[in-house]
Amino acid sequence: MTDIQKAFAEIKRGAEEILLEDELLEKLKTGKPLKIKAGFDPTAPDLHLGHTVLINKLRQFQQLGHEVIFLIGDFTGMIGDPTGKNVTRKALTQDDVLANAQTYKEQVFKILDPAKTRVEFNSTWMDKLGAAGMLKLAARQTVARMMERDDFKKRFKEGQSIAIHEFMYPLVQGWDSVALEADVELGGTDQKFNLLMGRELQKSEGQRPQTVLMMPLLEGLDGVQKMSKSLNNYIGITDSPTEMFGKVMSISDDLMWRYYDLLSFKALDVITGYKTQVEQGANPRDIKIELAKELIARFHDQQAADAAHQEFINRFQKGAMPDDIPELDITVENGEIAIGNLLKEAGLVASTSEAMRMVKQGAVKIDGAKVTDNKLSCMAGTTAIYQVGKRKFAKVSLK
RNA sequence: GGAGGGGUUCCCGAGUGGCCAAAGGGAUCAGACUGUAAAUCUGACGGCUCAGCCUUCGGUGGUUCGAAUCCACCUCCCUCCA
Repeated sequence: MTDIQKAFAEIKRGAEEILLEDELLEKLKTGKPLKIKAGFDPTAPDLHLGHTVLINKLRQFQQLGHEVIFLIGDFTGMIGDPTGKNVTRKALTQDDVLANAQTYKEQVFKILDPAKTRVEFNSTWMDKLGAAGMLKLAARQTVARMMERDDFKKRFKEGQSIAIHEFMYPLVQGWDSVALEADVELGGTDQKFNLLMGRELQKSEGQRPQTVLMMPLLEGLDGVQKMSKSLNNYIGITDSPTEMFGKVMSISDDLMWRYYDLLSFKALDVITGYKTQVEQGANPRDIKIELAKELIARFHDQQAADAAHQEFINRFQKGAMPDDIPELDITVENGEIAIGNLLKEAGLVASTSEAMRMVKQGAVKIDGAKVTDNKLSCMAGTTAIYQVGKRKFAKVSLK
């Protein structure tokens, strides 16, 4: 394999679709650094691993010596990408946009090399375009073409409103490619329409159309739905090491391979090696631990990764108590308190009913001893470690 | 503005007068098992002073021995027409 072919294979890794593949190969063969564009709405500054799939791909290009342009869509952010979720999104203020953009950068530079990343704001050229320019831009496309976009089509069919300015979103995103003379644009599969718009506009400006590279949307912890904050199936890149470790360990063995493909920086042949090992009887758990540690090292550091691993061994393989048990005092009246109320007060269960169930299921322990009597009373003046299930602990002093 | 359809326990979704704290699925939690917080199996899954009691099916008020189920009004959502 030549270097270019090798680079091409890495670029294709995990990619859902490349339009057009041959074209990209041609561009790579010129040996010149390509301009790689990826745009980000400055609306959601808390990134999770799903967002990093795309950023990881940018990193790859960066390492191959190409010029990565991290485009912050501060202008488009004021429109809001018309996903149809909230029929018409509320526009962000300039201040919001800038504050979010800043947070964005801080998080993204845990993956990208800041020195090699060109950060642009699309308001730079959009502000100069002016009303006449906007009209000219709008004249480039027809309503019929716009209605080919899935969510517009769907919303129209379902009788939901579509504001006129929402049509501008794809046009502006495409115009960004013209302004930047992008060679490649990365985006999620849900961005296909917008990405192709860039090609069309570039063509009409006499530029060589950008290659479009679409990355899949990462499945969340459940392995089915896409990772998102609202579904609470995400791993945030600001999650604590312990949390990250636990969440990674909780994904299914199947999903693990998907995460390796899209999230790991390990080379393809290393991952293939892992698969072979598992087929030959290795415990997939150990491979999963590797992934957890790699991710923690990336977003925290190696030491944190090792510590999280160690805690995992202690807690789940040796059954030891965690060392960060929350301590609290509970004031009791009449000198004693029923176990159900105690667990509820301590925040270990949501209700006394749940406490009763937990006791019946043998999930409650006091100082490691299983509780069997759901009417147990605990005396004031005592201190003990109460445990519900394997993960919830509290050291409670009764006053 | 007119016509029709619908709001059920975290989510989806059964249920058209008693056998309904309400099917089924999902999510979640627990137990077992496994050198995984994986997979699998089992169970739980409104609240409480918990082997008993209390409160739920958009809201209010009725009918009835008895209502998620029937009636009236209100409210919110959707579809079609203008």
